[in-house]
Amino acid sequence: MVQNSNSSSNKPGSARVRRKSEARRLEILRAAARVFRRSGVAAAGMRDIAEEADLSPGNLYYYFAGKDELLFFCQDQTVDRMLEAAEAARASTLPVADQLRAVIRAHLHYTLEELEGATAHLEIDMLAEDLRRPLIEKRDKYEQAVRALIAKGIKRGEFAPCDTALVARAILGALNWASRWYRPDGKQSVSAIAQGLADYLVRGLAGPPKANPNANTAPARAISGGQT
Amino acid sequence: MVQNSNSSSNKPGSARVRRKSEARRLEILRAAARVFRRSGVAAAGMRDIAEEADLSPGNLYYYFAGKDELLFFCQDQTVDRMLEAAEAARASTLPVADQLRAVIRAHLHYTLEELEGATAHLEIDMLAEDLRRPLIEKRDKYEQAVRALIAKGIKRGEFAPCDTALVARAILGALNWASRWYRPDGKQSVSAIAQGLADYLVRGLAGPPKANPNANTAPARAISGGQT
Amino acid sequence: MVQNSNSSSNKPGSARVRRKSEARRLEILRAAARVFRRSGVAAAGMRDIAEEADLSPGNLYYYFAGKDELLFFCQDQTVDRMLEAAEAARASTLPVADQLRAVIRAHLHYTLEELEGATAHLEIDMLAEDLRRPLIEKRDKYEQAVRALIAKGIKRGEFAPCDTALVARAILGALNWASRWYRPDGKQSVSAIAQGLADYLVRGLAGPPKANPNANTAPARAISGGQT
Amino acid sequence: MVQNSNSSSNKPGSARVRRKSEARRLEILRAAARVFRRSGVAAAGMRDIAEEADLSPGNLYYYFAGKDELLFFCQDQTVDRMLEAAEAARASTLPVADQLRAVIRAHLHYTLEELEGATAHLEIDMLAEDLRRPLIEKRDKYEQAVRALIAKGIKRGEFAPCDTALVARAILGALNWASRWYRPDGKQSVSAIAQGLADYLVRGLAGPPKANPNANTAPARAISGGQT
DNA sequence: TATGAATGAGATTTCATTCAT
DNA sequence: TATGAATGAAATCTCATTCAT
Repeated sequence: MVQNSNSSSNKPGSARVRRKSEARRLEILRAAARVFRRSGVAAAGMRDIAEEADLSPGNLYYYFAGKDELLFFCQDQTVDRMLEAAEAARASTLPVADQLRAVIRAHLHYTLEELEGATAHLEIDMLAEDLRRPLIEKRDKYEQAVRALIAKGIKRGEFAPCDTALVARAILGALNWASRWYRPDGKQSVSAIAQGLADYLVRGLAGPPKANPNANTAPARAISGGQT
Repeated sequence: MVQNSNSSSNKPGSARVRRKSEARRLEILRAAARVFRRSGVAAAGMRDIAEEADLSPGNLYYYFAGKDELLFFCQDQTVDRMLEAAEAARASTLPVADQLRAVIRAHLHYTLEELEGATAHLEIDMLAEDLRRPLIEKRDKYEQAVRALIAKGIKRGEFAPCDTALVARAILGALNWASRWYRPDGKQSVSAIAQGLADYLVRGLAGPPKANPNANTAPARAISGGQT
Repeated sequence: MVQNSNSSSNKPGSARVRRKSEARRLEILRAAARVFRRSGVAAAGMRDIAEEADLSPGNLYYYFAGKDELLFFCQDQTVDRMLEAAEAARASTLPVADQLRAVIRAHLHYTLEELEGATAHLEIDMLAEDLRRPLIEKRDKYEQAVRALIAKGIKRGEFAPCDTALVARAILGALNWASRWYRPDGKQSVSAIAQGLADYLVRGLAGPPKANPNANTAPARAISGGQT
Repeated sequence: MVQNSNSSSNKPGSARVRRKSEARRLEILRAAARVFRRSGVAAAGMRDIAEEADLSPGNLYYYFAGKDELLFFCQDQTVDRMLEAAEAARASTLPVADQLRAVIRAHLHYTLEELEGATAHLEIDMLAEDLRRPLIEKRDKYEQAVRALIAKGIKRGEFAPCDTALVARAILGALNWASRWYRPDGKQSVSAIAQGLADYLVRGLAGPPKANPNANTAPARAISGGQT
């Protein structure tokens, strides 16, 4: 009389199966991120991604709703990781310079390394409003965190006064641009690059506090049009 | 009115026509650059450019062979100007820090300002090999010039030793990224931005000459895969 | 438990299995009909049908050869029932008006009610020739039966003379269109609707026998291009 | 010195050109309507429409934004014409039976004849919300107009009491279904068909006022889910 | 029997480019 | 020189169907 065999094993998502499927999704995200990094988001075609992930173009849509969703997940994961790193830095008790160095290292790690979803981030313009908005918010939050870090360093006297908004953007630009020239088979490891950039970018903040008439240390305000 | 009134004075060869034609080409280049900057190269359509230049899509092809050529001229002009600026700096007798500041200011000026051909530059990947190669060469030459400037500063004792390749790329990244967040109707003028970025980016080079074991001051070599 | 316990009792040939399988087929047909009715044949996807029938898309193909076959069985059952109803009416001894009312009621019942296979019927165009032809034949036969009923009423003097082909199509159109506006959760029951439509549609046939010069009471001929 | 040659003749729409383009749009609408009628809206492909209109698929998009827009214009024109006919009938001083006959004739004329945009109308479900809503409103308005006509006939004693909503739907169903069986090369002209249907459908309303317990002559209310 | 995954054909749509005038 | 119109290739996406297990 066991007619209704709803014994939880014939629904499309038993535990083992869902795990396998989830693994495939991550593989695909990694592949997509590789293609995005390699060709740029706009030039990356679904065909390219499918080929990189070793499946047919149509089959991509079994796992993701479309290019938008693929790009969104890539970006979202990356920004989430960066936000975590920024928060961890903020909570630490090290000198602010070290906090900032940690954020820089994390940024490059997440941007350049072969993690699932890691994209030369923030090519967001092609996304539909629904998906773009939350990413922009997170991105702005991250930029604010970097600005706050710089402001904290100034307040503590570790850094010289400066236009925190401008400098934060300079730092983020230097970091984001790295994905344009970095080659995985190059001479320098990501760690070495991170070390070098952190040294240079932090050194520009420190030094003997010298009066700067243009300095703007006002509390950071979100500038939504900005691009990290 | 009676100038050059030969039989066929409006064939593409006559002097006046050539002059008018050349002027129209520049207008179109300016329009194209605006669209490239506004939407990104990949998202910019020939229709958009035609509309911005106030002519029909078909007519664009009378002046330019295609999108590639338009993009090429935009980029080429920009890089030429930057190379000039770099050369002028090199030839100057000012302190190296000032030379570098001048290059930075010129870079932002040519990148952000409303000049014909100025594009949020270096979206070169979509170009065919023929057109891409010379641009890459010029771009590398420019990057080398910046590295050489830094190396000169180090040799003269003005700058602390550092990995010149890495730092040059950091600087260029910070500058190029500016076209992503700069808004013509924003609060800061291009000059103010240039001033602020130059201050920060040069300050990271100077400072008390401190021994840096990782420093790499080997003579600059072109790395063709790199992207300025 | 020990019924038919031969060696291989779950091979598709055993009696019990065949019975179970047949039941499953009917469930699926009902589900398919629901989806066809709800979304229209063209918009109904195999995935939708599978979900409605609570099995996987792939498994549908164990029971049916494809969408064509599903649609064919739905339509075929419905038309068969209607033909039966038309035959039963013809064989009855009631007044022709009542015979026609019975056919109308049956038509709506089979079209709107939750019977297996009942589809907002006659979206046949997408079927392959092999399957379409027999359906068209049955459909034409049904249309002929309705025309014959009207003609009988005229011959007996119950109905006024009229163009039987045209009127039959008007009646069938009014009935078939009902599946477009009928909502199962609406105010009127199918029976009430059937009653109301039967009243109206039959009343248009009866009335004082008035001479109609355009009347066409020629023996009904099948018009194969017609759609009931 | 006539530099700014904005003499209104080089903009994409000079009078002559716009007229030519507009003519092409109408041709395409007619072609689309033919295909919609022939194959049903869902089965009609842009390829089919393009072929019928004798241009390449891509070129369709020079004239219309997509399938939705094509369908919308077809439907919209048709419903507009029908609404006009209904209004004209309402305003007339003829007997209500004649008013209704005029509406019926117009309906068939606009549905079956080779007018630009005339579609076997009201396959609206595939349209996006933006375009669907206004059509549904117009459609409901038309249905209300027919119901009002019937109610007026009842009030004046011309028609027997009946469920106006149900009867209006029966009439519209009979009319709409005609596009399924009508063949332009058939024996009967559209006028003849219209005459025959009008006769039958109106005759069912008239007759000696006979008490009908189910009668519903309440003022017509819009039933938005309904489908004319 | 049943499933998740895969596929290939085809649909709509976009767009740089060309053509006739 | 300039235009509206046309085209063909490619992009994204859908979906009935099949396959391995």
